[in-house]
Parts: sequence; C-alpha cells; structure tokens
Amino acid sequence: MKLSTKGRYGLRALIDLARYSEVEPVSISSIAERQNLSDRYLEQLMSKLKKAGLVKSIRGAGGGYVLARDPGEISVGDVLRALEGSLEPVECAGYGGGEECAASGECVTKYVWKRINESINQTVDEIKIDVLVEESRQLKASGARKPTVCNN
Amino acid sequence: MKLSTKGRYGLRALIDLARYSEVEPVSISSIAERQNLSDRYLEQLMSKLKKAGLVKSIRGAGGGYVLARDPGEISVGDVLRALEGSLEPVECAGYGGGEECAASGECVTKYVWKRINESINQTVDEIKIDVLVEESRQLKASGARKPTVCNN
DNA sequence: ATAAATCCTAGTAAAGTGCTAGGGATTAAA
DNA sequence: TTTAATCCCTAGCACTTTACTAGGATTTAT
Repeated sequence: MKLSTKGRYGLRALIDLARYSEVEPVSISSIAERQNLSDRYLEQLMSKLKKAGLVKSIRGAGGGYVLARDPGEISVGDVLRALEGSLEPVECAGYGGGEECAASGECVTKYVWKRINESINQTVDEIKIDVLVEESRQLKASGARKPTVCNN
Repeated sequence: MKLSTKGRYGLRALIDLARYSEVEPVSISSIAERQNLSDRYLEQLMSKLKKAGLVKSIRGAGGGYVLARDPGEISVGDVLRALEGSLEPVECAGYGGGEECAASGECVTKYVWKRINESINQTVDEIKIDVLVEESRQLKASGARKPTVCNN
C-alpha cells in the first residue's frame, strides 16, 4: 500500500510548478533543482501530468510548463491518479459501477476493497493544490534555509 | 497503492477460519482448498497472523488454527497490518507521533500523507471480521454453487 | 509407529521500480 | 541563420519486491 516515487515526486513537482509558474513557464530543470530530483526522471512524470490535462507545456527556448487549470481546481487525487494510475487497493471489478468479476457473487472482501477505495479517493480529492502552495509559501517564509534531502 | 496477495489472500483466509473454526481447529489445507490458494503459501500468511496474535495454532494431528479473539474484536485493519506491514502510503516519519524526518520542517506533502494514512486506517479499523463472516454465510446460503476462481 | 498437522528456512522466476541514455522536434534569442 | 534551450519519445537496465515452491524438522492424536 505504498505510493511510488512517481506519486511522491510528482506531487512535489506540481506544487513547485504551481508556486513558480505565475509569471512565466517553469522548466523541468528548475523544478528538478529546487526539489532535488533527477530531471530526466521528472520529465517522464511531467509527461504524465500533461497527458492527464493537468499541465500545459510550452516548447522551445524559454519554454516550460504551466498549470492547465486554476490550482484550486486541481486536487491531490487528480495528480496521484495521473501518476500512479487508479488508487484502488485491489484491481477488482467486483465493486464500482463497471464490469463485475466472475466470482463477485460469492466475494465477501469486495465490500472491504470498495470502502477503502472510496475513503482514499474522498480524502485525496478534497485536498486542493492551492492550499498546499499556500502552505509551502508559509513554510519557506518562516526559516528553512539549507535544502534538506527528502525522498518522499 | 495496491495490496499484495498477502493482504488479499490472508483476509479471505481469516474470514474462512473465523467461519469454520467454531467447533474444531481448522487446518491450513482445508482453508487452502476452500479458498483455492496454495497451502504452502498460506502457511506463511498464517504464521504472520499468529505472530500478530490474531490466531492461535494447535500442533499435531487434528490440529489447526483458531481465532485468538472474538471475531467482533478483530478488525480488517488488524489483519492487513499484520500481513502487509504499515498501511501508510509513504514511509515517512514526518507525520504521526514518532521521530521526525530531517526535511520535515520544509515538507508540504507530509500533511497529505498523514491524512491518507488516517483515512485508510480509520476505514479498515471500523470493519470487523464478524460482519464479514455473517456476510459470507448469507452469500453461501443464497446460491453460489461452483467455486469460481478469484485472485483477490 | 504412523500419519496429520504446524513450524522454519531458503531458494527462485517473474514482475515492477527507479532510474539513465540517446536522440529528435520545436522555438526564442543572438 | 545559427545556436542554445527547451520539451518529446523510446529503450534499456540494475535493483528490488513479489509470489510462490521446496525441503525438512517438530509435535501430537490414533
């Protein structure tokens, strides 16, 4: 039940992007530097965020990325699902609106998986990026000099 | 963010055990047969459940496993954490009561991980095994003949 | 004794993760 | 018009984890 680096790094990157892209597009390399990430790897994450329609890219020199929507309209859930795929704890069509698994009729645990799934998604969907950007600004303001390494 | 087979199989196994161990201990092989699991693998899962104090074992011929507590006193969370380890989405001491990560002071995402963690644990802790056993009895009663294969 | 069971450790093929690498396409600026 | 800064796309690969399989020891009812 762990998030991979895709989700962890990607969310940090998007918050960074939201914070610094108000005046001009932000390049991958600048995000990578601030967030202490491999820019080659981050490139792949940004590509996923773009495919999901969360960011827009501007190619060529002086280019970079900007948010595709208002940061108040992007949830952590949007970001994590774009990067990690579905957050459901079990890949199982025995719940939800879609196709049912063949064993669904005698499946007891599907209710459990469904409830976990709903609770995760509800939680990540109610946290919006603008709140995290504001948090980030306040943290930066109140001290925090040396760039401490973090891989989460 | 997926559960492994440990959690998926193990929860099914414990529900099965709870259901069939009222009169006598239930052997691994009988659970494995009913649930269509490898008994050698299930053995390892039962060992974890035992270490966690959720089940008791009776060795020797005629032995098997029984619940260590009333099924109403065992939650899905107890079972999943015993099998999967902590369910927290990020292994990060930046939240919770424990040790803080070095970068915690400038960490924005820790609030996100904390809330996901709390929501998952709250959900799995409020589902108790007795409810699932009851559910299982009702499903079995109302049809469901042929053993359909399921790997969740 | 024998058979039925749990217990313990180790090995291993396959899949997934977390990158690195190479090169191409686009565009602003010199 | 050249150059440099960007994004874009695909492939490869070391490392780790997963999901078992296997062998054998120990305990206990019959």
